[in-house]
Amino acid sequence: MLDIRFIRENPELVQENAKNKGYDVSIAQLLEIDDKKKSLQQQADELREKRNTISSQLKGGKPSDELIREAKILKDELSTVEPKLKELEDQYGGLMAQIPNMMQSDVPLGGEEDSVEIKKWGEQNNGAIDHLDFAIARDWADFERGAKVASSKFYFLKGDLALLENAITQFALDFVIKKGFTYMTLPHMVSSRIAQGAGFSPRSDIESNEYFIDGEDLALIGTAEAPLTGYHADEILDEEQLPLLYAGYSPSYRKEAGTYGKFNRGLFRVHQFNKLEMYIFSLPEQSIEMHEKILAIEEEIWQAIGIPYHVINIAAGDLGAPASKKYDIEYWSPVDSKYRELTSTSNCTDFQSRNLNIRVRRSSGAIEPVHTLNGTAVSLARSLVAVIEHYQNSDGTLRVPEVLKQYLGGRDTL
RNA sequence: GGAGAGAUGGCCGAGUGGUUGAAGGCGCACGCUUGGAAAGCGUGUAUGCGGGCAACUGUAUCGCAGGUUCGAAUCCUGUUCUCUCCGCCA
Repeated sequence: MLDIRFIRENPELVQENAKNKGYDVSIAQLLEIDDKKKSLQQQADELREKRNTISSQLKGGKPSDELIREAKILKDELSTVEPKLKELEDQYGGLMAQIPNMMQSDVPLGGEEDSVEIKKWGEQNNGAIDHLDFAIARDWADFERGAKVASSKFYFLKGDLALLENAITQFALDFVIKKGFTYMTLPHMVSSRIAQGAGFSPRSDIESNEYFIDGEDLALIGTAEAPLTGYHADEILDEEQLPLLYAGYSPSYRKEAGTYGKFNRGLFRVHQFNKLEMYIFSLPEQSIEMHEKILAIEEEIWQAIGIPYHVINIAAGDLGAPASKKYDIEYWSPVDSKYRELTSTSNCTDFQSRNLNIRVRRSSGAIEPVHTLNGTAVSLARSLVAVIEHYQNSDGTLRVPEVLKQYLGGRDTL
């Protein structure tokens, strides 16, 4: 959530920002509730003050019927004010939760098609066999049996393709560890508080992309970002500790309702895929630099593997609530002759940390929310699509990217 | 899953109805001391919200939610989590 003081001081900015992100919220309504809440709070505080005064008079001395009578009247008055206050606080909280994070000034306005290419690497070659056809021909992927044991968009990877997945994972893991990230495994489910604090939609949202556990306050994670955000919830970190660099590896579970069709075939969009995620808790003044750092690492990984890509600065309408700015790396698909999403990195500034109460104690003694950032190191199913499209031979074999050979026992062809 | 114990400030840890926002310790900050440091001594040191230029001030907060009471960290109920023992088990 945003800082209410910031909203009070900049209502037009916040309204404009929400509109540009495509969120239908009324800041005027929020401020109206906020005003009512404040004045009711004032009333309650005054009643409590009187009560506390009487109470301290009663404390030492003998019981006084007069004072107790007064106190009882105050108690009655409070019992009418407090429920109203509670109701306003709930409304206030509900509205606050709907207001998206502020964007950085260099985020392009508009929707998906308005994202701006800021960098390009490698050749835009054309012509290749579809990754699914290629994999099935080698008996490397089995979606039919995936559907049999689970449902559609679940799959088995077999043999060398499964080994290739491991190789890519291990390569990326070694890479980010060298960059100073601490590897961690993590819970594959999170409580609703953590999920929503990280910015994921609640169970009540039928559009939600998440799987919820029946009868439990738990959701399967759609990304390691969720548990990693929650890792330091309700903690006050020391300034010297920051930035904290974590790399979390986990499956990601996503409903992806209604996403079928040619461009979502095979491994490109599935209900479950493994992912190595970078996550940073930083000082506020570091976060822009950290965001560039994550992007640079993502680029280095894909350059090392040898997959052509471009980087786009995601437009406002596609940012989502928590992000202040987002870069996607899209690889060039020689099958579809277009760029397709491969990784994503967001600077969530203090949006998630306010939700989950993650703060830093500055050397000055001041306490303030930290900034949080996330970014994909490798997203496995999609990485396999990119590698198959770019390293296939016409005889149905697959060349192994140079940097992955050491993770495949030195083999250069699969 | 069953039984028991617990949850207090950045950390540890007192506190069973009334100046307790909370003893004491640690840590941290500043000062004194010192050639310098350590030790020692002194002072200070929670957060949210509101008011105030500020000094400061009102209120809330002792896992969470209710309840009893003029008044709750303290009593009652529910709940979550942690620990110990038992059961089950990769």
